[in-house]
Amino acid sequence: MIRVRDPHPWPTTEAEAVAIQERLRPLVRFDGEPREIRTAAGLDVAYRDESDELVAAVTVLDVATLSVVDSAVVRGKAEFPYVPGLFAFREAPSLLQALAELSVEPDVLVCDGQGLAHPRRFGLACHLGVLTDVPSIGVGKTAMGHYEPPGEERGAWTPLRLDDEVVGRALRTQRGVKPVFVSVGHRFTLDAACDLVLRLAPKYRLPETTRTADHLGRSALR
DNA sequence: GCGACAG
DNA sequence: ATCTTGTCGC
Repeated sequence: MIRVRDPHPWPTTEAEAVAIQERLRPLVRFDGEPREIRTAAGLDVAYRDESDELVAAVTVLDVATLSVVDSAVVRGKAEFPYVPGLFAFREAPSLLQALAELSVEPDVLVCDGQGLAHPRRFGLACHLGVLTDVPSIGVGKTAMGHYEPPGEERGAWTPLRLDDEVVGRALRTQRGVKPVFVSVGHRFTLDAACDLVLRLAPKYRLPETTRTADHLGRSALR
């Protein structure tokens, strides 16, 4: 099962949160996962009203069949206000609880947000990856950085740049739809991350991992 | 000073 | 994130 390796005290101020990110950032590992990726977890959080009550949902999919083999739902509250760049401090506590409830340990965490494509190179995917030591990637719906539009065909991509540095890719998962923004979280390569996202998104813009987690969270909110 | 800013 | 009708496409 998944264990949280380095439970740090949760910050109260933005300055504390930034300090935690800078302390944990060196722990990110960039080597790829040598094992075959058979299962992938989707993580998502649904909110009631503008914020406050939330539901963290995790689904584990068999990558070959895209069927859900495990899931967990945790009701909680936002532990931090929404601040771009400090997103993990809002959602990570409930997501970590949900991950701890899984009976199947996934081979990778597919996070709804960024990994290295982050002002301090430590987005939600990096944070969850380092805390659990489970390989992770970030798949965002909005870019943090600049990119040229990739070709229209499925699988086309362009580099995503932030501060004159390549931090991820804009990846077209379906023709005629806006690309998704893929970045590495922990113990995963960018090439493998994009391959995985394309396998997880055969029909829709977003990977099935995030879609199933999103559906699960929304239904639990009612 | 003004705009931008993961979910 | 969430509030929301109709509409286009498979």
